[in-house]
Amino acid sequence: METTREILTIGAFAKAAGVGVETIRFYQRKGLLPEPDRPYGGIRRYGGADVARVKFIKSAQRLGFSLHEIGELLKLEDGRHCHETARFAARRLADVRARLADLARMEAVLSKLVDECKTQQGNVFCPLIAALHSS
Amino acid sequence: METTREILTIGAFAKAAGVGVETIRFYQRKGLLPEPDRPYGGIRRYGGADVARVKFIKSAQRLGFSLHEIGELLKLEDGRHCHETARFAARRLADVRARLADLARMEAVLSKLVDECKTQQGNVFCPLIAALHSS
DNA sequence: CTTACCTCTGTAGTTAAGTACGGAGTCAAA
DNA sequence: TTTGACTCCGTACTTAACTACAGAGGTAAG
Repeated sequence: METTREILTIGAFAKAAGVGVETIRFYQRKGLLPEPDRPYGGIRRYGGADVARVKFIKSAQRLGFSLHEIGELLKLEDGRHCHETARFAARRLADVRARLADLARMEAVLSKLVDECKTQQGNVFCPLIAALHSS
Repeated sequence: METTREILTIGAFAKAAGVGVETIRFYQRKGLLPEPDRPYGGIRRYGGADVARVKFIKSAQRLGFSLHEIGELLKLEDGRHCHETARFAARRLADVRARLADLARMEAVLSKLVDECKTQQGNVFCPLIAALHSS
């Protein structure tokens, strides 16, 4: 993970991170991204670390963390709060596991039913809804 | 799944389904619940089938379906669209599997790191953030 | 029959996570 | 030096899924 110097304008930064310009500003307002200094003139520059940070936010989001939670995580980022970070992560781990179980159940139900439906062509009764009802 | 007759007022219904009264009304407006007839006077009554329906909505929601998608599913509920329902479910199954993979990765990362953090008490470096960055 | 609590409709407010826009200023190329 | 694209800031709009509330009417216990 090499640290490119601050060379990107907000537009290029947003593109590199795979989000819109407005999303960057939104994250800045929310304190998820630091407001960078601007080297005279008014236009801010961003670097590789910023891109990584946004990508981190996005992957954490895909994993079900809210922006608020991601903010908590990022606040601990200086590396000086390992214990605290770990406790936070442990709490989230429980969530993740619960959700994992739910999804696994869902997976089973869906795949079984897609199958049954396929093989029951013409049958008036569709087992999908019934099965979901009992989940 | 026994079909209790329509005896519940909206308050009792909501409580039985584990949601608020306003949520029931909201679902009715959204077409997720049928607006029940009212036996003269104006006060509607609900039964066990309604409770089941709301519980179904809630569990589908926990599994990541949006209310809109749940609506689609419920529209097919008459059992006459098995093929269609199955195709819909198959599409969702792909989603579910992707999310499952994400979560599994997250589970691995988190549990490993919670562990590492625990055993590295006092170390200045916290591996959690670093690892999340590379996920 | 009164009182307290419920239900009715309809409208409005809330939170999360953006997304859009107006009216500036800035910068780099022609 | 002018043009066109980009950036700045602030405010306002959007969508999903509720949640709250006002003001009216129904219902059941005492």
